[in-house]
Amino acid sequence: MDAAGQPRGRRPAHGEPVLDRAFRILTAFGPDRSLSLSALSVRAALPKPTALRLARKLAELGALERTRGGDYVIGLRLLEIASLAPRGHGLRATALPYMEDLHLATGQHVLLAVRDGGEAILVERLSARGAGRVMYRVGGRLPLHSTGVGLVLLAHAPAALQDEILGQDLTLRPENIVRTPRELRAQLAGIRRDGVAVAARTWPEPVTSVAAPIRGGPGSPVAALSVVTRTGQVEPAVLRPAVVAVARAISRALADATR
Amino acid sequence: MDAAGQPRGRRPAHGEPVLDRAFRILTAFGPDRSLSLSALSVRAALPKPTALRLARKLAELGALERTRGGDYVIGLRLLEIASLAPRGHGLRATALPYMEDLHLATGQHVLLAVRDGGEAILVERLSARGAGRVMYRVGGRLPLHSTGVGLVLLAHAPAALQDEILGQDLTLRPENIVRTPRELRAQLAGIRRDGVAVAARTWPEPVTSVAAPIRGGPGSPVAALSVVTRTGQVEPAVLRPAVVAVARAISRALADATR
DNA sequence: GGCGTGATTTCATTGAATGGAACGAAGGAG
DNA sequence: CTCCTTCGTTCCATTCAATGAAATCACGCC
Repeated sequence: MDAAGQPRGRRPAHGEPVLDRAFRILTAFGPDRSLSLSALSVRAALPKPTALRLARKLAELGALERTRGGDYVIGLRLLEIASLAPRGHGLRATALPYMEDLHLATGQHVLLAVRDGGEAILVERLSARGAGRVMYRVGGRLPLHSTGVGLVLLAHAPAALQDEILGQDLTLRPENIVRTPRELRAQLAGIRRDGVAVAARTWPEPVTSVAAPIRGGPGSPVAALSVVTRTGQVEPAVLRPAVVAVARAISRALADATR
Repeated sequence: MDAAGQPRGRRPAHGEPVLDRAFRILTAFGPDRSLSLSALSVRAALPKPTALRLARKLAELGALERTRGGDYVIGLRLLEIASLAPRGHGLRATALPYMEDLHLATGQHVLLAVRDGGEAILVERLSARGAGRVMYRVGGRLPLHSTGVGLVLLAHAPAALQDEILGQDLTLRPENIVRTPRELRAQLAGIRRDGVAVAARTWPEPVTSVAAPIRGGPGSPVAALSVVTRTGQVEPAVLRPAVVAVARAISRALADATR
């Protein structure tokens, strides 16, 4: 009965490396942490059979897991691998005890971030109840030009990157506070001089952050530490010595660990 | 000059999916967190050009990064993706504040682990100074049959898995304490009855761990929480109510978060 | 039953992936 | 200085792993 038999597969390989596609699947996850196959294929811009094949393989490798309902979520194996990132959990392992000290002493949020290109990545966050809502989650990205840790990292970043950031839109969203590159440059100079950055936001809640650089040795900082508090709750001048002292303690511990 | 011209590439595709190879590169990292290309090609069992091509692509995607010296390390992008794992950082985000309470109240190590197949993965660890050395690191794997959290997870695991584990070598390394499947089964029954597991080790230091299950709703536990202390420092009976209470608080918070 | 949605399977087609060989650079020994 | 080894990199002919349109299966839902 197989009359003519139109060939099934008409269009073969599309011309894009497999790894790129696989990573598009992994990065398709965002605020919604579980995705159906259809959602995956849409968000990763892949044909459904391709998405299915890749998702299955990733699940087989442990990079993805399937929920009870058949949806896909990021798997534990990725956590296992990612925990070996020197600039991530490596740094975190050294810094965490000191961050806890700071957290306990101030009763406020404590943040640890590193720079990745033109953004910062939040490596660790200790949250305090009743100290305002933090906008960012661990593993998430923060802008360099509007957060305490971001400003510290930007202040010590290569000149080329600073120029690039300064050339972009510096408007503070969503408050719509416009700042000129000149103003920001002056602020960065102040941060380098003082060794501390103070940044305030009014949305979604009025919070103020005091941040200081962490150095892994001579040279530019490897990370930034900050305390975030509801504006008015604690005077920045009070937090400043604590943040600076703990940042230096972590720096010293890092230098010892590397040695 | 091009006399005969032996063809260059003689052996083409080997027959193994690219993703498997790429993952072998990622999982090649272990205690040594930075690897040279040659080391990578050896540890991932890949020809050098293949290892180079894959490593470069992974670096381009941010899964790997290159150090000053040209070596490869796990990149931050993986941390970013892994932080979306519901059973990893998702669970962690809810549990961390309660873990801190427990840490503060007891002054001991606090561990949070989930089961992954026949092993446990350490999702979070709060360390105390002077409370003995913890053998395991965040993201690392723990055996189910010899640790506090492992025993809790094993006690509530599917019967098939229990049988499998019980059929394996139950010798406690490196102490070389032999336990019969019968003994272990009795211990697991006790853990289910009491809602708590107490496990002691003598190496590398004499430590005792008290662990309790965390439930995300009705059904078997999603994680296990434990306090690890130097044996003799704190009586397990004292830790028990604290661990159980905090584990239940986390369970409730998880149920609320999922709702 | 008919219809829509989503997951899965099939399979002819082909370009992405492959790895032996060759090369350049760096370091060490003689 | 030369020889030798080690490591990273480039080259490129070969081919199989990857591909995706179409068909099929599995559920709900009206």
